[in-house]
Amino acid sequence: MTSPEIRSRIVETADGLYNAKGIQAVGMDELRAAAHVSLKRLYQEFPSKSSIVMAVLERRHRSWAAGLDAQVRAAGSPRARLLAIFDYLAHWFGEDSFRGCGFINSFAELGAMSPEVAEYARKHKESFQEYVGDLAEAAGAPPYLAPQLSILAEGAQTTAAIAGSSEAAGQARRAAEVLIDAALREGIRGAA
Amino acid sequence: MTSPEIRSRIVETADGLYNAKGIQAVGMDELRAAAHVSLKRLYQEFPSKSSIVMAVLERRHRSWAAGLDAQVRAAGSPRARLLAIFDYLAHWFGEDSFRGCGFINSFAELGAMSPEVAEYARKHKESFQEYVGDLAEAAGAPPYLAPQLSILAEGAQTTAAIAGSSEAAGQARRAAEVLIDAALREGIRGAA
DNA sequence: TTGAATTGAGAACGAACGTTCTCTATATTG
DNA sequence: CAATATAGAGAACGTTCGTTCTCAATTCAA
Repeated sequence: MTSPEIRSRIVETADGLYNAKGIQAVGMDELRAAAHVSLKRLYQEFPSKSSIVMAVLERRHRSWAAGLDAQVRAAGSPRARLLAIFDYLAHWFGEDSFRGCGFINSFAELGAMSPEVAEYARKHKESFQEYVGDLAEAAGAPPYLAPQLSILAEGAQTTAAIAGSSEAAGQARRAAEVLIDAALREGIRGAA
Repeated sequence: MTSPEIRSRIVETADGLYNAKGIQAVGMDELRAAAHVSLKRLYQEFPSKSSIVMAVLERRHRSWAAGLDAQVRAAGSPRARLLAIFDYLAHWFGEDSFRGCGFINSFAELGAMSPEVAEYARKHKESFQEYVGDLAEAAGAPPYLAPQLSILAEGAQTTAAIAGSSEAAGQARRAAEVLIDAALREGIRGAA
């Protein structure tokens, strides 16, 4: 078993445990057992728990962005691409393991004491907002639309997590339709 | 110093510390020192840390709901009342101590392992949604408007917390205007 | 095959936590 | 005033955590 394989098994296992129970609730020994590695090997691959946390955040970011992008690319029109964001959320909220956005959660848990966690959460959200911004621009919408849709998506995530239901995705999607159509009317008027 | 005074000083101090550093990052001894009580007195007033956490959540709920209601009542029209929600958020986000919604944060930190924390967060959000629902109904809007505005408000909270900026309140407010006006047009058409 | 390096299993360490206990000093009450 | 209850200060306890260490087993090189 090569080092990269071990590393990714550790990070994948940590991701699942941290998501299910919270980061602080999962000790190194529990992670060691679940990932089927020795403690020695664990510390050989990662110098500390916080470095595992950062690796988990990076994994989450890549996986989330890739999943979103796949759903968006499958949509036809620029307007449908914007709405595909909320279809992705609906799919995500329906998973049994869904327990809210991992970045919001890690920010809430560690952000106050760990500048690197806070910073990474900020960058993740910023990257999402830029992504939405690109989609909105491609749809010909004015710049104010992107933050509005981003806020809707954020709100759907926390609402679904706390309520334990996925209906927020559909509600946010219908709100997004209204906002998009209003913004496109404005955008077209402004461009004319 | 009577017991209720001591209790509320403990809860108030705990609220501040938990908000600033996270619940798990604040030990009982730190709380004892900050609240200027003896450890004996602390455990005389509260049987455990988790009972203090629940008392803090209750305090947060009351204070948040009262602050929101005051802002809403100051608004004139039903439409302005709905928008006052976002003015309240703007004011809140601007406070130095703002570090996100305490219920989202405690849910993220403890919700997975503590059913009572998860349940209390759920009830707090539910009560907010009902409050928005009452305002929306008074404005003559169809029932789908309330969840849309609630989701916007939730999203503004996490966005402002993670980005460390209060601009999400204004962005959410402008989105709310669009949603409210669209819903009122629909509502009037439906009622006619 | 023999010697050196690496591994796994888990004991051990030091710190921190929530909680309880001890002891002394101060109030309270008859 | 004397006897008793109560308070504060903080030591102590048992656990858990992140991290390191020990040591026997195994792998690999020559």
